[in-house]
Amino acid sequence: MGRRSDHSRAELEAMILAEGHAHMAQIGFARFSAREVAKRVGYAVGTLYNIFGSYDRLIAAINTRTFDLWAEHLEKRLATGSDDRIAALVEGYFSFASENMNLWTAIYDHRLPPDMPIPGALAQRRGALTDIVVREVTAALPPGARDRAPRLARSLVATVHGHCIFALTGSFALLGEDAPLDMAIARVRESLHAAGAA
Amino acid sequence: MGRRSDHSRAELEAMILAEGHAHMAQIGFARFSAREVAKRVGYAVGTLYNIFGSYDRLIAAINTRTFDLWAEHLEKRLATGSDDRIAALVEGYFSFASENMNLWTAIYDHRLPPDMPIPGALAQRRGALTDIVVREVTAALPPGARDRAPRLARSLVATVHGHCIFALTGSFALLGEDAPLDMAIARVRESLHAAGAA
DNA sequence: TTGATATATTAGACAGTGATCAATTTCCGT
DNA sequence: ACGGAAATTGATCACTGTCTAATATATCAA
Repeated sequence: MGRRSDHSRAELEAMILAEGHAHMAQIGFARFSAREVAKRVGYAVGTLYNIFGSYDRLIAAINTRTFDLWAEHLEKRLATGSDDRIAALVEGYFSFASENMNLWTAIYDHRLPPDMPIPGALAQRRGALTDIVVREVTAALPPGARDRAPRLARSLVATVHGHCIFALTGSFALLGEDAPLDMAIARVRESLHAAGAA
Repeated sequence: MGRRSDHSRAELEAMILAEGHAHMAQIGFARFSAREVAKRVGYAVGTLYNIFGSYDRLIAAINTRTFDLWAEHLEKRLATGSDDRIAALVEGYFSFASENMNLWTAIYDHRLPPDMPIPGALAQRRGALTDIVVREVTAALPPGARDRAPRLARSLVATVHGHCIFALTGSFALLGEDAPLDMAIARVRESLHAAGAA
């Protein structure tokens, strides 16, 4: 076979990404299969490799798409007009993760080989999520403390992440914790308060 | 072949666990191979299955051993007589993880199938780590607040965990954070202070 | 229109994986 | 000494990611 031109390169990339994302949502990172995605798209595996270069880059692309959806999810929650934007943020973090468990955990299950850094374009899209948090944390702090917002925001993302992953993978349940979200919000409040927030 | 009695069942289990643990440390969760472990031990794969029952249970056993070492590591750090036991604890969490990256990440990379809960004996050994933290948090709180220690301790473990995993997998580096340990300690201090600690 | 070149696409092969099973060998109690 | 039970094995199955050689198609020059 040769160039079929049933689909342009861009179309193919979009199809593979869409099917790959759906497959990841269905089956999860551990059982994800590039061959299965190829089958669903109707092309041979080699075509995936031709377009994405490697398994790792395909997964990285899929996960970056998940970041996009996640950021979108957060903005929607914030837009509902809650008076407590920080709580809405933490709740949005948790709800996206639990509503899209396979997709969300895949983000952290996947590790690129140490010699292969994530492509800049993907890294930038992923950064959008942190940007949202930085923006909200900045707004929550008093004017004099706002220069500390970026570092604090990143740290609070880590705090919430820890609670979220323990909640989803059962660590908390095993330890008898039944309200991980409340705990996460409490920790975030304490740190914001220590930084001068009301 | 049949019963070789080169080794007793207990000896075999110990050998497989030792080699499995070493292999995990070397190669990491993603490339771990039960067959490779079998080869190193000098038995067929079936023997591993005979003893551990499934791949998942072998991994669970290996990871539980890592928990044992981790708890031991924490106690050692605490025993050095630092005046700031909380900082020593967080530092011990981080240093074990970074000195045993493959082993440590394997703990969180592995997920048992939802229908198969972790065996009680293993869960108990894993709990020892949390017990240490609960003990130290209790000691750090004023007498009147000590009943809140267990929940707070679990939550602080999650906080530190989030920082640790972001540090090790490069999320923090990507966002420009260069002192994740300091951040983690700061967050923990804030929460302890909010709970009434000095 | 033809022919040559470059590219896309594929099937197939390779070296692995976890899982399972029947066959075999050894052990243990009688 | 013997029979039943348990352990160990090699073989097999259905997969996986990765790579390569062959081939079919498109593109462009003459």
